[in-house]
Amino acid sequence: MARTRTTYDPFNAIAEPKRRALIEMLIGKEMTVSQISERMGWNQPMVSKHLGVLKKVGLVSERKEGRYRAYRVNAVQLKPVKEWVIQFEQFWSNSLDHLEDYLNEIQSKEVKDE
Amino acid sequence: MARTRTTYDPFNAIAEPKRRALIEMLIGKEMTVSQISERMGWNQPMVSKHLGVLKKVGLVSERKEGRYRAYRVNAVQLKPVKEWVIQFEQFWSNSLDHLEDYLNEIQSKEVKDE
DNA sequence: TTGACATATTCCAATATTGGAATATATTAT
DNA sequence: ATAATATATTCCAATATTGGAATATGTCAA
Repeated sequence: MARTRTTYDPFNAIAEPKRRALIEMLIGKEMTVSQISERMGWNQPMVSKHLGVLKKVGLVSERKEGRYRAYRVNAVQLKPVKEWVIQFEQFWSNSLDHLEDYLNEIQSKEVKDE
Repeated sequence: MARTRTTYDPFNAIAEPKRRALIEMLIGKEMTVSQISERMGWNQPMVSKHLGVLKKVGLVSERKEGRYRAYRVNAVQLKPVKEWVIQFEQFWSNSLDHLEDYLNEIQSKEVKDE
Protein backbone atom coordinates (compact mmCIF):
# COMPACT_ATOMS: atom_id res chain seq x y z
CA MET A 1 0.00 0.00 0.00
CA ALA A 2 1.06 3.55 -0.47
CA ARG A 3 0.16 6.89 0.92
CA THR A 4 -3.30 8.36 0.58
CA ARG A 5 -3.61 10.09 -2.75
CA THR A 6 -3.12 13.83 -2.89
CA THR A 7 -6.34 13.96 -4.82
CA TYR A 8 -8.21 11.87 -2.28
CA ASP A 9 -9.63 14.86 -0.39
CA PRO A 10 -8.86 18.47 0.58
CA PHE A 11 -6.87 17.31 3.61
CA ASN A 12 -4.39 15.59 1.36
CA ALA A 13 -4.37 18.30 -1.25
CA ILE A 14 -3.45 21.04 1.22
CA ALA A 15 -0.79 18.98 2.94
CA GLU A 16 1.71 20.13 0.34
CA PRO A 17 3.10 23.54 1.38
CA LYS A 18 3.32 24.79 -2.19
CA ARG A 19 -0.36 24.14 -2.70
CA ARG A 20 -1.18 26.07 0.43
CA ALA A 21 0.89 28.94 -0.89
CA LEU A 22 -0.97 28.69 -4.15
CA ILE A 23 -4.31 28.97 -2.41
CA GLU A 24 -3.09 31.93 -0.38
CA MET A 25 -1.99 33.71 -3.50
CA LEU A 26 -5.12 32.92 -5.42
CA ILE A 27 -7.76 33.60 -2.83
CA GLY A 28 -10.38 36.15 -3.78
CA LYS A 29 -9.05 36.77 -7.25
CA GLU A 30 -8.54 35.15 -10.58
CA MET A 31 -5.10 34.54 -12.00
CA THR A 32 -3.72 32.88 -15.08
CA VAL A 33 -1.09 30.18 -14.99
CA SER A 34 1.62 32.48 -16.21
CA GLN A 35 0.74 35.18 -13.70
CA ILE A 36 1.01 32.64 -10.93
CA SER A 37 4.20 31.28 -12.42
CA GLU A 38 5.77 34.71 -12.38
CA ARG A 39 4.56 35.74 -8.94
CA MET A 40 5.55 32.45 -7.35
CA GLY A 41 8.79 32.04 -9.23
CA TRP A 42 7.87 28.49 -10.19
CA ASN A 43 8.16 27.11 -13.69
CA GLN A 44 4.97 26.74 -15.66
CA PRO A 45 4.56 22.95 -15.57
CA MET A 46 4.94 23.01 -11.81
CA VAL A 47 2.14 25.51 -11.50
CA SER A 48 -0.10 23.53 -13.83
CA LYS A 49 0.54 20.32 -11.96
CA HIS A 50 -0.23 21.73 -8.56
CA LEU A 51 -3.31 23.42 -9.93
CA GLY A 52 -4.31 20.08 -11.38
CA VAL A 53 -4.31 18.48 -7.95
CA LEU A 54 -6.28 21.33 -6.45
CA LYS A 55 -8.75 21.12 -9.29
CA LYS A 56 -9.33 17.42 -8.80
CA VAL A 57 -10.42 17.97 -5.22
CA GLY A 58 -12.47 20.98 -6.24
CA LEU A 59 -10.31 23.52 -4.45
CA VAL A 60 -9.87 25.60 -7.57
CA SER A 61 -11.93 26.05 -10.66
CA GLU A 62 -10.92 27.03 -14.13
CA ARG A 63 -12.27 29.44 -16.69
CA LYS A 64 -11.06 29.44 -20.26
CA GLU A 65 -10.27 32.86 -21.62
CA GLY A 66 -8.75 32.54 -25.05
CA ARG A 67 -5.43 30.84 -24.70
CA TYR A 68 -5.31 31.79 -21.05
CA ARG A 69 -6.92 29.94 -18.20
CA ALA A 70 -8.09 31.86 -15.23
CA TYR A 71 -8.03 29.97 -11.97
CA ARG A 72 -9.86 30.84 -8.80
CA VAL A 73 -10.14 29.28 -5.38
CA ASN A 74 -13.32 27.47 -4.47
CA ALA A 75 -12.92 28.09 -0.77
CA VAL A 76 -16.00 26.19 0.35
CA GLN A 77 -14.05 22.99 -0.18
CA LEU A 78 -12.02 23.95 2.87
CA LYS A 79 -15.09 23.81 5.03
CA PRO A 80 -14.76 20.09 5.86
CA VAL A 81 -11.25 20.75 7.08
CA LYS A 82 -12.43 23.51 9.34
CA GLU A 83 -15.35 21.46 10.59
CA TRP A 84 -13.07 18.57 11.42
CA VAL A 85 -10.59 20.71 13.25
CA ILE A 86 -12.91 22.87 15.29
CA GLN A 87 -14.53 19.88 16.91
CA PHE A 88 -11.34 19.67 18.97
CA GLU A 89 -11.05 23.34 19.70
CA GLN A 90 -12.41 23.09 23.24
CA PHE A 91 -9.41 20.94 24.05
CA TRP A 92 -6.93 23.67 23.33
CA SER A 93 -8.93 26.82 24.10
CA ASN A 94 -7.39 29.40 26.40
CA SER A 95 -10.37 29.40 28.70
CA LEU A 96 -9.72 25.79 29.49
CA ASP A 97 -6.02 26.41 29.96
CA HIS A 98 -6.83 29.17 32.36
CA LEU A 99 -9.31 26.98 34.15
CA GLU A 100 -6.59 24.42 34.58
CA ASP A 101 -4.20 27.07 35.89
CA TYR A 102 -6.88 28.25 38.25
CA LEU A 103 -7.54 24.78 39.59
CA ASN A 104 -3.84 24.17 40.06
CA GLU A 105 -3.53 27.42 41.93
CA ILE A 106 -6.43 26.54 44.21
CA GLN A 107 -4.92 23.19 44.90
CA SER A 108 -1.47 24.53 45.76
CA LYS A 109 -3.07 27.02 48.14
CA GLU A 110 -4.99 24.23 49.81
CA VAL A 111 -1.79 22.27 50.23
CA LYS A 112 -0.06 25.33 51.70
CA ASP A 113 -2.93 25.78 54.14
CA GLU A 114 -2.38 22.36 55.62
CA MET B 1 11.97 14.78 -5.00
CA ALA B 2 9.22 13.07 -3.11
CA ARG B 3 6.16 14.07 -1.25
CA THR B 4 6.29 16.23 1.87
CA ARG B 5 6.99 14.06 4.87
CA THR B 6 4.07 12.95 7.00
CA THR B 7 6.05 14.17 9.96
CA TYR B 8 6.73 17.54 8.40
CA ASP B 9 3.81 19.27 10.08
CA PRO B 10 0.27 18.66 11.38
CA PHE B 11 -1.19 19.25 7.93
CA ASN B 12 0.65 16.26 6.59
CA ALA B 13 0.10 14.13 9.65
CA ILE B 14 -3.68 14.52 9.54
CA ALA B 15 -3.91 13.92 5.82
CA GLU B 16 -4.02 10.19 6.46
CA PRO B 17 -7.64 9.19 7.24
CA LYS B 18 -6.60 6.57 9.78
CA ARG B 19 -4.73 9.16 11.76
CA ARG B 20 -7.74 11.42 11.81
CA ALA B 21 -9.80 8.51 13.09
CA LEU B 22 -7.15 7.93 15.73
CA ILE B 23 -7.37 11.51 16.91
CA GLU B 24 -11.15 11.34 16.98
CA MET B 25 -11.07 8.23 19.11
CA LEU B 26 -8.41 9.54 21.43
CA ILE B 27 -9.62 13.07 22.00
CA GLY B 28 -10.23 14.01 25.60
CA LYS B 29 -9.11 10.72 27.05
CA GLU B 30 -6.12 8.51 27.49
CA MET B 31 -5.88 5.12 25.86
CA THR B 32 -3.25 2.43 25.64
CA VAL B 33 -2.04 0.97 22.39
CA SER B 34 -3.92 -2.28 22.91
CA GLN B 35 -7.13 -0.51 23.78
CA ILE B 36 -6.87 1.48 20.59
CA SER B 37 -5.94 -1.63 18.68
CA GLU B 38 -9.05 -3.41 19.88
CA ARG B 39 -11.45 -0.51 19.43
CA MET B 40 -10.14 0.30 15.97
CA GLY B 41 -9.73 -3.27 14.83
CA TRP B 42 -6.19 -2.54 13.66
CA ASN B 43 -3.22 -4.71 14.47
CA GLN B 44 -0.84 -3.46 17.11
CA PRO B 45 2.11 -2.44 14.91
CA MET B 46 -0.20 -0.39 12.78
CA VAL B 47 -1.45 1.50 15.79
CA SER B 48 2.08 2.09 17.06
CA LYS B 49 3.26 3.32 13.71
CA HIS B 50 0.44 5.81 13.26
CA LEU B 51 0.87 7.00 16.82
CA GLY B 52 4.56 7.42 16.06
CA VAL B 53 3.81 9.86 13.26
CA LEU B 54 1.37 11.80 15.40
CA LYS B 55 3.90 11.93 18.19
CA LYS B 56 6.60 13.33 15.93
CA VAL B 57 4.45 16.30 15.03
CA GLY B 58 3.36 16.70 18.64
CA LEU B 59 -0.25 15.75 18.04
CA VAL B 60 -0.18 13.09 20.72
CA SER B 61 1.89 12.63 23.84
CA GLU B 62 2.83 9.50 25.68
CA ARG B 63 2.87 8.50 29.31
CA LYS B 64 4.55 5.34 30.48
CA GLU B 65 2.49 3.30 32.88
CA GLY B 66 4.21 0.02 33.60
CA ARG B 67 4.33 -1.96 30.43
CA TYR B 68 1.48 0.06 29.02
CA ARG B 69 1.74 3.40 27.31
CA ALA B 70 -1.07 5.83 27.62
CA TYR B 71 -1.53 8.16 24.68
CA ARG B 72 -3.46 11.38 24.65
CA VAL B 73 -4.16 14.02 22.03
CA ASN B 74 -2.34 17.31 22.24
CA ALA B 75 -5.06 19.22 20.46
CA VAL B 76 -3.33 22.59 20.46
CA GLN B 77 -1.18 21.35 17.62
CA LEU B 78 -4.26 21.54 15.44
CA LYS B 79 -4.48 25.26 15.99
CA PRO B 80 -2.23 26.18 13.04
CA VAL B 81 -4.50 24.16 10.78
CA LYS B 82 -7.55 25.99 12.01
CA GLU B 83 -5.82 29.34 11.74
CA TRP B 84 -4.79 28.63 8.19
CA VAL B 85 -8.23 27.52 7.13
CA ILE B 86 -10.34 30.19 8.76
CA GLN B 87 -8.52 32.96 6.97
CA PHE B 88 -10.49 31.86 3.91
CA GLU B 89 -13.80 31.44 5.67
CA GLN B 90 -15.22 34.74 4.45
CA PHE B 91 -14.97 33.36 0.93
CA TRP B 92 -17.40 30.56 1.60
CA SER B 93 -19.58 31.99 4.34
CA ASN B 94 -23.33 31.97 3.87
CA SER B 95 -23.67 35.65 4.62
CA LEU B 96 -21.59 36.42 1.58
CA ASP B 97 -23.49 33.95 -0.54
CA HIS B 98 -26.68 35.64 0.52
CA LEU B 99 -25.20 39.03 -0.16
CA GLU B 100 -24.41 37.85 -3.65
CA ASP B 101 -27.94 36.53 -4.09
CA TYR B 102 -29.24 39.83 -2.83
CA LEU B 103 -27.13 41.85 -5.24
CA ASN B 104 -28.20 39.64 -8.12
CA GLU B 105 -31.80 40.11 -7.16
CA ILE B 106 -31.42 43.88 -7.02
CA GLN B 107 -29.78 43.88 -10.39
CA SER B 108 -32.45 41.77 -12.09
CA LYS B 109 -35.11 44.07 -10.65
CA GLU B 110 -33.30 47.08 -12.02
CA VAL B 111 -33.16 45.44 -15.41
CA LYS B 112 -36.88 44.67 -15.26
CA ASP B 113 -37.61 48.28 -14.38
CA GLU B 114 -36.07 49.55 -17.60
C1' DT C 1 -0.39 28.72 -43.05
C1' DT C 2 3.20 29.58 -40.02
C1' DG C 3 5.06 31.24 -35.94
C1' DA C 4 4.53 32.70 -31.27
C1' DC C 5 2.51 32.14 -27.01
C1' DA C 6 -0.13 29.76 -22.99
C1' DT C 7 -0.92 25.71 -20.83
C1' DA C 8 -1.12 20.64 -20.13
C1' DT C 9 0.88 16.19 -20.27
C1' DT C 10 4.34 12.61 -20.43
C1' DC C 11 8.61 10.51 -19.08
C1' DC C 12 12.00 9.92 -15.65
C1' DA C 13 14.65 9.36 -11.15
C1' DA C 14 14.53 9.83 -6.33
C1' DT C 15 12.01 9.23 -2.32
C1' DA C 16 8.70 8.38 1.51
C1' DT C 17 4.66 5.99 2.82
C1' DT C 18 1.65 2.11 3.85
C1' DG C 19 0.50 -2.47 5.52
C1' DG C 20 2.02 -7.01 6.70
C1' DA C 21 5.11 -10.10 8.80
C1' DA C 22 8.61 -10.99 11.74
C1' DT C 23 11.29 -9.71 15.44
C1' DA C 24 13.20 -6.90 19.20
C1' DT C 25 12.63 -4.61 23.69
C1' DA C 26 10.69 -3.85 28.10
C1' DT C 27 7.94 -5.01 32.03
C1' DT C 28 5.23 -7.93 34.98
C1' DA C 29 3.94 -12.46 36.88
C1' DT C 30 4.99 -17.13 38.28
C1' DA D 1 15.05 -17.34 35.70
C1' DT D 2 11.33 -18.00 32.58
C1' DA D 3 7.08 -17.18 30.48
C1' DA D 4 3.67 -14.00 29.17
C1' DT D 5 2.22 -9.56 27.91
C1' DA D 6 2.59 -4.75 25.83
C1' DT D 7 4.70 -2.06 22.62
C1' DA D 8 8.19 -0.62 19.20
C1' DT D 9 11.06 -1.46 15.33
C1' DT D 10 12.85 -3.52 11.16
C1' DC D 11 12.41 -5.53 6.66
C1' DC D 12 9.85 -5.84 2.57
C1' DA D 13 6.90 -4.95 -1.67
C1' DA D 14 3.80 -1.93 -3.85
C1' DT D 15 2.73 2.60 -4.88
C1' DA D 16 2.14 7.66 -5.52
C1' DT D 17 4.41 11.99 -5.38
C1' DT D 18 7.67 15.58 -6.62
C1' DG D 19 10.54 18.27 -9.69
C1' DG D 20 12.80 18.66 -14.04
C1' DA D 21 13.01 18.17 -18.88
C1' DA D 22 10.95 17.48 -22.99
C1' DT D 23 7.03 17.49 -25.65
C1' DA D 24 2.16 17.89 -26.94
C1' DT D 25 -2.05 20.66 -27.42
C1' DG D 26 -4.54 24.67 -28.23
C1' DT D 27 -5.19 29.48 -29.57
C1' DC D 28 -4.07 33.87 -31.47
C1' DA D 29 -1.56 36.92 -34.78
C1' DA D 30 0.70 38.11 -39.07
